[in-house]
Amino acid sequence: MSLVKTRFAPSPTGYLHIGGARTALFAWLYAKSQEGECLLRIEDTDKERSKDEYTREIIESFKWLGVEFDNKVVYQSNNADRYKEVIDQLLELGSAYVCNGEDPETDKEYRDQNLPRDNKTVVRFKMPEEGTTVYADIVKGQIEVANEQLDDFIIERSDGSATYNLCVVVDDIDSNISHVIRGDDHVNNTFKQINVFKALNKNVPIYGHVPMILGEDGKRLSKRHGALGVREYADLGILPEALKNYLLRLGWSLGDDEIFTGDDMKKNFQSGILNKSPATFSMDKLLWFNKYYLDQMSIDQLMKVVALKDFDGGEYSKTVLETIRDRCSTLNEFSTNSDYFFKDPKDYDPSLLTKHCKEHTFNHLSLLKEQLEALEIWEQAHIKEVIDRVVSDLGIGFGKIGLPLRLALTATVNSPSIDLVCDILGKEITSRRLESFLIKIKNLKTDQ
RNA sequence: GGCCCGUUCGUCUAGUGGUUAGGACAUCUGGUUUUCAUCCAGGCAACAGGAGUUCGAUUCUCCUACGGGCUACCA
Repeated sequence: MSLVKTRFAPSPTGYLHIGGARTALFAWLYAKSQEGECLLRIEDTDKERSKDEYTREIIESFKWLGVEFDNKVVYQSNNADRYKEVIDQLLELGSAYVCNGEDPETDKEYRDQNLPRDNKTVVRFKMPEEGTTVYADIVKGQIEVANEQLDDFIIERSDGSATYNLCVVVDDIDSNISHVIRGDDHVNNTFKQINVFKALNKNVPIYGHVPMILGEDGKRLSKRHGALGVREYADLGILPEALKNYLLRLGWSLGDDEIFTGDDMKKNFQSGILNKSPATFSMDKLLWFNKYYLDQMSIDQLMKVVALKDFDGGEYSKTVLETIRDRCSTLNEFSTNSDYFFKDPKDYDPSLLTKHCKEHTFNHLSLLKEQLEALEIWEQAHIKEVIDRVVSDLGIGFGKIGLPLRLALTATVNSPSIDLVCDILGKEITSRRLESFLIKIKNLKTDQ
């Protein structure tokens, strides 16, 4: 049985965006699910637009995602001589010809003229003029086009460099690529490439063209169209396994299943179905996956991925993590939602202050503070008792005092149970924050 | 314009020549909750349109509409 070998071939003219990442994921899974190999090939023949920093970024992004390519990274810029060799060969075979690089129709007159090559001429590939070019696409099914639709495309520029459609074929031959899994923006190139393989008398690989991803506005997702780089999702606090799972489900499915871990993917990829139509990206669903994977983690695992200096692995930080994890669906939210457990609030939102601090709030809170400070055993249940007692003694609703208390301690009105927060914070800190909050709202009152 | 490809709830999708067309996200309504979130229960919601083929089409064929791609000495 021959080895399944695929490749992902980005051009380093920008960061790796999620569309590319998904295409790569499919190419990689296709190979990995059959114990094959997948190569990374950097198509950097466009010297103007290619940048090393993008190459590094792309490699980093895959590392983060957990897509591991086999063998060494191939750089097309290293293969110029080889391309030249193949172009010469094509010329010798009579499958290509030198011409002036005008439009394809007028250039066609040079098909059999054997024009000398110089620094003004280009080389075109001789496309068959009759019949059709057909191939069976793994995802799209049989696709065919009449050869008369196909132009004699340029394979060598006037500066002597080879163009994309030639390089791809040469590299795919040289790396023994068995299956070309790529974006469906390449279907039309496929007809050109197939004919080059044939002219060279080489086996044509099997093709599979995966549909593009559309942005949330339904337009194509691209580097210039708000596509977010893989890196940016990482910065947003998305877990790599969540992004991977989401990207997989965008266009691929296996019955009603949603969750696929790395191993599940490899195991089941072949039995699933790849859709033919483009899919629209949904941040909401990505976040749902993210939350799911976050929920699966133990506290110790969470501690590692959250990776904030406050979460040092100590008992206190474990408790904090445990109490806030439900309200976090990205890594970044662990930071914003835990802030007040580590630092006294500095500023309060003025609109929250005016909303929750009314005429009697100062007195109510002062009373509560006294009662809390008198508490012997600082535990959630006892704290709750005190709050309940004050509420009923005062004959007010819980919100009248609970919300200001929450604001005082956390500077927000969304937090875990306030008695729990008091418990975790400890008596001293609770009392301290209450004290400075009281001063603040006292002044607030005199200002008015 | 030419060529290629596509079209099931708002979104990702399952599925079949005869189904109450299934699931997930979002949304809505309840429940839990001292707030927010989580969680639980339930609801709304789709076969693009038109012709055929057929006893019967969401499913097969054709046309139209719409969407996407390609049409470079970019990749």
